[in-house]
Amino acid sequence: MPTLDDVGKAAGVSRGTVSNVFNRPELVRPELRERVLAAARTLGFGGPDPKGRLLQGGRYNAIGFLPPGDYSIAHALRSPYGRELLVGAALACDEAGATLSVISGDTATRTASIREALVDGLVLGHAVDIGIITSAQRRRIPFVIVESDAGPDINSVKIDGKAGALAVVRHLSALGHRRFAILSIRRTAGPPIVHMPGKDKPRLTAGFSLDDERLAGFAEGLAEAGLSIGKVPIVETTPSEPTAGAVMFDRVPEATAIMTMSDWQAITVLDEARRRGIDVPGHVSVVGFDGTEEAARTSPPLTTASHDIVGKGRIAAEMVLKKRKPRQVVMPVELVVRASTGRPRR
Amino acid sequence: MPTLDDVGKAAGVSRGTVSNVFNRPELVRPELRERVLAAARTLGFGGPDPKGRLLQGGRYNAIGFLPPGDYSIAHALRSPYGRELLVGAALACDEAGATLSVISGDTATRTASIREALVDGLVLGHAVDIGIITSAQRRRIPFVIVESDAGPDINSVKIDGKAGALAVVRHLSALGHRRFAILSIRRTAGPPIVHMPGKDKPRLTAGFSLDDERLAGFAEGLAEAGLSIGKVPIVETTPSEPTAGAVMFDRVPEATAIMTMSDWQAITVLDEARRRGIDVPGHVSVVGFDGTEEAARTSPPLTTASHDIVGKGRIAAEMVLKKRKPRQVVMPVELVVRASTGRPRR
DNA sequence: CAAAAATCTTGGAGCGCTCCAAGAAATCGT
DNA sequence: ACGATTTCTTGGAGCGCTCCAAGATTTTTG
Repeated sequence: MPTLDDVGKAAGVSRGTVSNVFNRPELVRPELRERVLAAARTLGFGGPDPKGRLLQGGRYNAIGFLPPGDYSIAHALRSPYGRELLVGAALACDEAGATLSVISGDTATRTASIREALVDGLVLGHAVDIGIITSAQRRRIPFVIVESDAGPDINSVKIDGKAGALAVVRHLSALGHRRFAILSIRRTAGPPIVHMPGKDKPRLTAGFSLDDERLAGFAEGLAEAGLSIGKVPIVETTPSEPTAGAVMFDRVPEATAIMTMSDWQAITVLDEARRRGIDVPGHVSVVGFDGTEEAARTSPPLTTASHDIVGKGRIAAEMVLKKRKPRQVVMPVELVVRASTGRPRR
Repeated sequence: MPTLDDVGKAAGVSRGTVSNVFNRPELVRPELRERVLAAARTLGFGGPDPKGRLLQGGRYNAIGFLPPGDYSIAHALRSPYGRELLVGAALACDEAGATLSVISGDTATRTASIREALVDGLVLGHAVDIGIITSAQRRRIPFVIVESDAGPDINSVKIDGKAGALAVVRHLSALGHRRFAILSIRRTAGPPIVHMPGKDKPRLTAGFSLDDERLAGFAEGLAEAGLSIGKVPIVETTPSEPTAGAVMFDRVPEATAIMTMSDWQAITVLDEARRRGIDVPGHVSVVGFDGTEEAARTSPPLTTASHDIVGKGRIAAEMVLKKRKPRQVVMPVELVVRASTGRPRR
């Protein structure tokens, strides 16, 4: 590969001038510029190698994005939520003229990538692993965590999950529901886990404020209605588990209202209901979470706790792009009532 | 930011030893290693700066991905096709332990990014602009074009679009259809363009082999049925144009079969049909292209010319990741017949 | 026409790291 | 105990580039 020096030699000028030709052409006399360009063309020099510029102290002009979830990049990209979050981050990058690097792979790979990725900052789609956060801190580049408040020293953007969940329960209990079921998120790969009240103590996945917070919101809402979350069956599945609906209907047939942690899960439930000829909301009401496009297009259209996912992704990316002092942003959640919820069957 | 030298000084060893501690720890006596690590911790040194390593001659260990289409990154990510292509590329990167950089923005930005992005190779999601290809060539890194054969010297992966389109027409004409309409792709932003036969000569978007090829396939199939593509109305819309269906039904009400260039377009048509109470396939048959997940979930499920999009993305990424001599890969298309096509109304 | 001003061009000094040959230290063999 | 080995550590060379002060050249001015 020819270098600036080679081109300079060929054109009879110095390295510095060649650099100027490519980076500040207005500084170089047109005639000379042409000569240099011609030499570059002959040598097959396609412009200054970014490597060199970089070392000189430049920025990478890129940020890394770790998709939410720990399963596989395919999951993250196909999930409506993951996709919109990425869209938001990508839009922010576009506006800033930066590149977005998708960092995926297993935890080990991600950790290594965090150490070595050629990025100026990091958007952690979700605080999956404390090791990931530690690595990010060690790297000493700005980063932001989505959907986990990790304290005042760390950038974070999240929604008010508790308020959202609370609104869901209030809506359902105002409709008259008393028999609930919760479809929660299993953070590790594997089949659905069913927690029946009494039988085994619901192992509410700890350490992930996303789940915890929403569960807390559900609990509070249930308490308002004189119910205890301890009596509510909880099924934990990965966000894309296709059998989530089946497990739900098999194990908790008595529920009149199913509350979920994501639209994708709720859509799975709707699909299974259709397959079984179960009427929604006549027989059972279903509520999603996130307010994705997809939720508006199901039949019946999904009632969901909606928030601005794209905006969240964008804010996250912007926090990293223009580094300021750490902030914790909490975004509002709004219940969007559609046709998947109604009065309970009698 | 502390450097290897700083740490070395603090630990009383040389730069080289500190480098070894981080990169080949087995070469350094455990005791010394500990001392160095301790010094690094005190100084807040988080590991060797990738910048330096890079210049030394290393690889970026990343490839760039330019999403298909020229509209916006949001479009590309939300379209089922673009998403699956990205999934394929991302999976290949995961397996190779590489990072995937999404290069988006307008043509100018993309061109600049191609020149400067910190990547070892490039996947061009679609040959939108000849300038993009030129820039990629100038950069002298391996690249591959998706859905455009740019000759024997350039890597490409595409489907056999002509065969796919041909299969679509044959299927429809075997069902008895004689009155067709085509929903083609408008490559620039803007409202749908309607080409009525006779009125204005169909401006078949030239220069984009994707469209051309499929149109050629349609033409051949129509000719087999004794029809001329010159007599078939063609509507060109951007892939995500929401009014595509409406324009189609308004302007070409007589068509009994609508052939499209993507599932996304076909789904739009299906949506509009439902809105208008038009029966599919009773009143009009609709065929998609690509065979995405979404096509299987519509009602009625979509007949579509299907191919392995994820596989295509993966192959593309692999071609760039492990550079060999240029290849041109053509992947098969298979017609998947579902319920959106039937005999024409009488 | 010479001096002052404006415009161009030059090349040294790094940027932080890895590679590697050579030197230092520790271990081994007899 | 001393030379031969083996194991560690060192620091120079250089990766390709940008920055910038200084020097060279051209243009303008009095």
